[in-house]
Amino acid sequence: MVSERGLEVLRAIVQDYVDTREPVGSKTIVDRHAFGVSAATIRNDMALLEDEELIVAPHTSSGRIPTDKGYRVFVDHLAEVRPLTPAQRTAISSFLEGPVDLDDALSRTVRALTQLTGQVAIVQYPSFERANVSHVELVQLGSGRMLVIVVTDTGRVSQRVSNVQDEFDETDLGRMRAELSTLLVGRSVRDGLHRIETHLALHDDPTKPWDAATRVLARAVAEDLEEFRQDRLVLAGSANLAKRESDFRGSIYPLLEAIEQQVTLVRLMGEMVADEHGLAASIGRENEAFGLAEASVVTSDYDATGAGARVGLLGPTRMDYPTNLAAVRAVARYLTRMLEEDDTSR
Amino acid sequence: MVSERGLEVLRAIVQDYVDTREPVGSKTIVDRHAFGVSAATIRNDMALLEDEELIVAPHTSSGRIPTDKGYRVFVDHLAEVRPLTPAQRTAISSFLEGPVDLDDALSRTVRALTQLTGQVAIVQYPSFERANVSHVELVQLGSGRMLVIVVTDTGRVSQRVSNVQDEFDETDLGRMRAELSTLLVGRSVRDGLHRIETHLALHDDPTKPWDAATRVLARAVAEDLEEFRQDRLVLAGSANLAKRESDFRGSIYPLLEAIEQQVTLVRLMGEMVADEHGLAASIGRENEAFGLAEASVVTSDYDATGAGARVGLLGPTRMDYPTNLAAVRAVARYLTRMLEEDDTSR
DNA sequence: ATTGGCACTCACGGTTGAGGAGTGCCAGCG
DNA sequence: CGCTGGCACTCCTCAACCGTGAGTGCCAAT
Repeated sequence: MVSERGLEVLRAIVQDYVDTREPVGSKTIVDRHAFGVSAATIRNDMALLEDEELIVAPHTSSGRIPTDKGYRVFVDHLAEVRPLTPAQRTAISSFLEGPVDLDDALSRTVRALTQLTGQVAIVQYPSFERANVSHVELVQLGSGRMLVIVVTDTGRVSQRVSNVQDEFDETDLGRMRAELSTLLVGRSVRDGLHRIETHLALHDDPTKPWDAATRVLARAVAEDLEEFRQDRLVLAGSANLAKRESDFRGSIYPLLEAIEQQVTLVRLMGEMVADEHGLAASIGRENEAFGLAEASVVTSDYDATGAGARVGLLGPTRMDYPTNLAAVRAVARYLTRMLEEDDTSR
Repeated sequence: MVSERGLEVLRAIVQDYVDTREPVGSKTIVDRHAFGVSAATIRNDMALLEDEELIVAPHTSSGRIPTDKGYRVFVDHLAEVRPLTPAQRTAISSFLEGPVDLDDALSRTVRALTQLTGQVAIVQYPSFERANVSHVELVQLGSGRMLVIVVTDTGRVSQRVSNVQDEFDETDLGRMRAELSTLLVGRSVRDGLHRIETHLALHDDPTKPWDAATRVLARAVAEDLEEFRQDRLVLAGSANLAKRESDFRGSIYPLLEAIEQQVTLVRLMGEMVADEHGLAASIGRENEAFGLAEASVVTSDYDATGAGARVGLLGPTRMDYPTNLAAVRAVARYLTRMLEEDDTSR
């Protein structure tokens, strides 16, 4: 069993290792931390910690480094989330000043977060699960092209140019618009897709010209909805991976791959379980199933009122968890507040 | 002066070096290429090439590698663009089947290109320089929010949610829409921005309610136009950089940075000078001003009919130029054809 | 339970030396 | 004059070696 002091030793090891990138030995610990006991005693504790697989020695007669399990214990029991400095707070709020547009708000958020932490920052769009269609709009572009726009009540906009091969007068256009609107507005994205499908199956009579066109447009709308369905991410700071490359034993290829594909990250962030403060961390091997065994992700939920989602950071397993958890928490709070202010005007 | 055979030797060195990643010596050349002369003769040629700074020896008694200047001569005089295999052609066309939407077309193109070459693929949006505003649309979202949409005749769509703090009836809405449309439709993006500015300066009377709203909307439209102004890129395959990391002496950080910022790449691609076939290459140190001294970019112009732009590849200086040039050329042609087919329906 | 002492392990850095790839140069040859 | 074989030379690469020092595990003493 690991003693109370043993856990303190673990904390010291994690802190020093994150700090110096060097395996930390018993001597270093008594030097840098005021334990009031001798190096030999620390050594005994370290042997215990090693038995519990919380730390490991890269080779005989070298200092110890935390295992993934060790980081986990550190994050769960030992790390107090470090509050941000005033300077950091003002930095965030200066980043997030002013935007109304959801796209704008999220892209600023992600930049603030990467700038604050030097890690790869990730912001999820508000979950499609709770998004309802609030508007469907058709804009005729000429030459038989139609711009099809769908808006959800979470503020997401998706648009698509569709080729209907025909021109329409205001009456027809209004009809099609009304038809699609009654079909979708107020419905969830999932429902909407389903209703379009059944609608297409029912109205399979291509004789009336606008009916054929409506079918084409319905398909375009379905594609728009499909886009909402895949929870999209906004990312920033991927270049930072190159800086921290030595922190990843292998290549950073799988990380860049995950960043580019996004879907892996969406699933990973979706499966993480947040604590009572909305914070979550997934460490090293815990991400093995996603091909990211050498990386960690910390997230914080935002927008607790309605269709929430997460902001997160992706970085090496050896990251500064207290600081990064604080950063995602702070940014998530700012973002929540910003979206709530918006809500009052809705 | 470098002899005819000397240039052949240069070609052999470039080819072998790209192939093997090893400095190539005189012996290797006579083995792998049928020059019909002895190694000593090749050595004499190589000494000449070294005098011309076309090749260089990493250290005494090692083989030679091409200098950037050497690659330049190779690309300009020695590389015949290698035609694609039928398999590659079908791969491209299967990638590019069907899309009408410009966004769709470009994102498929970029994926085709990265899949084909294993490099970072870049596609520029059709140049804003020749883009004219074709539509301005206002969609009321409720709660004082307005979706402002601007479309250009090159097919680009930009949208933005603006907060007008008010509801409007159809008449007012039509008035504002008409006002903005007459101001912008048919004008270039640059003109449009200018006209909005002067318009804002003239109508500075905040007493009439819709006039205040129009001003807010005009600002939103201006932001939309601003977005067109920055020639945006579509990118894919940045993870490939990690695979080829050893090809870059230093870090891949500046490359990832350029990819994330985009603006560097836009300028770089803008400054490249294409040959009579629309192909261009920028090699190694030639990119020093952009912080990419160890990278090369090859591009091909597309859409020669109207608002053209470029598709390109970003990779290590030591890349397979013949194949990559062939790839960008082929993909550019497909893309041009696709957009032209589209034009006929306009 | 804690500690000082001590023998032991092993990564790290520098040195040395053999091997080998490749060069530059030169004299000879067609 | 261009080409060739020969040869001495350079210097990178690799492996072996070794001293140093950090850090450990263990133990007897407190």
